[in-house]
Amino acid sequence: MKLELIEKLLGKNILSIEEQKIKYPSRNLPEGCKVSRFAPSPTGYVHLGSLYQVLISERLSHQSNGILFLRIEDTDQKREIKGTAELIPAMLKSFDIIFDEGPIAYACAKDTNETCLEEIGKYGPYYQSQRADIYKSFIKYLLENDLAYPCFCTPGELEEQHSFQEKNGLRTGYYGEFAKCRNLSVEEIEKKLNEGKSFIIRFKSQNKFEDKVKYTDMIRGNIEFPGYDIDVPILKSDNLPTYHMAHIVDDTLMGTTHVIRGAEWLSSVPLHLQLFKAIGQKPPKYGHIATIDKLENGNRRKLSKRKDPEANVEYYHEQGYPSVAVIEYLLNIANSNFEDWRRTQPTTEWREFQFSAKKLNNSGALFDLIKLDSISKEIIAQMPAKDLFAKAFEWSKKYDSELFGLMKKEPKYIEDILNIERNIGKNSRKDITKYSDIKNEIIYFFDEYFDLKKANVRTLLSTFSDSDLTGILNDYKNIYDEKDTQDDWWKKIQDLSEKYGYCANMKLYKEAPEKFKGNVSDVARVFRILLTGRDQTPNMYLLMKIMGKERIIKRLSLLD
RNA sequence: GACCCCAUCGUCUAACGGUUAGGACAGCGCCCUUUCAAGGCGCUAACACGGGUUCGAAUCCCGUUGGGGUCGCCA
Repeated sequence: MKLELIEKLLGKNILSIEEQKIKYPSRNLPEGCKVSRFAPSPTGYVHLGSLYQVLISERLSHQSNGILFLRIEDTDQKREIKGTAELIPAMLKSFDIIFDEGPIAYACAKDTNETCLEEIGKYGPYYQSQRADIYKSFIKYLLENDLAYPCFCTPGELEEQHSFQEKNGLRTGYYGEFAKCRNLSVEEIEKKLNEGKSFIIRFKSQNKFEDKVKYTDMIRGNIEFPGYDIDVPILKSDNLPTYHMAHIVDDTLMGTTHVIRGAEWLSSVPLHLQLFKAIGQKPPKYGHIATIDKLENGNRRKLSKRKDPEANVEYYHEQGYPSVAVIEYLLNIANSNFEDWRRTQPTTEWREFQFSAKKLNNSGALFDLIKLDSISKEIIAQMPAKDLFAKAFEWSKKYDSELFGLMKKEPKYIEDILNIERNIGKNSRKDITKYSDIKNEIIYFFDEYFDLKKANVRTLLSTFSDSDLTGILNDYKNIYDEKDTQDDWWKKIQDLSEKYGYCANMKLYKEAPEKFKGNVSDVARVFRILLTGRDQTPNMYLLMKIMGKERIIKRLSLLD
């Protein structure tokens, strides 16, 4: 096609591909460095599947000392939800996914929380809507080389053709005899243009359906498709490119070597390969990952933005999961040997794990909240109390004002509580799955929330006679000593038990329970109930040390 | 409908022609234990089906079934 006509279609002063390539020179990274990207369209929140995808890209690129960049695919202005693109980098940062390039909110200073929407990187703009001229360079090239053409078919006509094809059992799409504008003469094109008709640009496919397209996926291996003979739109009537065009142009100029994307793109591979060939560029390697599914009525389906709150990654923040728990869960789905590694390396950072694209499974995983819980519990159990406190503090600031108030008022007290049976290796307590569980674990330590009723206590401890109960309590108030070791402390409770006819030795008791009023466990329970209002608590000795004698005496005096 | 992908315990998966089909989560049981939470030990539980190929198949091939995806001026 002649330049004059091309300019009528695309406008004047369009740079050539060569000129664009001078502006965006190749990266010249050392051998083996992978360049990957996350390229979401700004249509709302970040999906768990997106996090999974970007995590894999992140590992592949950074593990190879390569580059991970963010690109916003905002070529569909109808679907775009304004303002959501800007949320993406911060949300991913909250999961410790750090981009090297792109419109990155924390660009100014990686280690602060300051936001700054400036772009970093020499391959921008990183918003596709700002790259219209760049795409035109490539479309111009295609038009020049008879690999693209304007199409004046109206949406109505296309719809009609589509239903005709369906009715007659034909493949749907703009191909072969159905590609009506494919062979328009220059005169016809000019005539329609002069009439002011709206048009799009279509790629002129060089394939035949009978052809075989072979390609090797990073994850799925060899795949063979029939030839892709449909003349797809590459430039829409709003002058923005379609995904397909934008993809091949951007990933060419931005030097992407590895594309990780959802399996829904698998069937577009023949098209993309063809487009790369048409512009004379080498395609990147593709890895098509499976979706994260959910079971509904016995069938699998993708985690859905609408129906499933857990599809939104923000959900995990709200619930109080450590973000690293979510990452490790996803890592586990991606490379199931991760958990074996984790067992041998309980405290090493997840990035140290040797990630492998080959181990990615190509069937979809069912999302398993229970497994996430288990991972999360393990991670929280490994945190020093100080760190747990700090994380929970940040969490509560945003999601639980009551807890936040307490943490602010008595940080040391709460940290001590959190430290009960912590840092004792694999035997550490594992009763906190997420930060939101903490309130329940600490609340009874605070007098303002501790509201035990006399009558309730009597009911809970109904096996004790009133005189025994008051006797035990009064005695204990006199003998409790904060300086006691755990053994001393236990000995006192045993002695007290004996004094009131409760067996101090469990074995002995089990042999002949009828000889006693009860056992030491019953007596310990008296203190547990009075001091905590609960039947189940962590280690009472440690708990009491933290409560302090004054508070203990006060609580033990409830029945006075 | 056409094309493509997928198929091992309830779940995530290991196995790369020869294993009593392994692990983790969940479940169950026992032990430990002043209550929990843990921890220790153990148990239940899977190769979708049918044909081949082979001395030998979860593994390779073909088919069936089931599930998923794609077939837009959406990405």
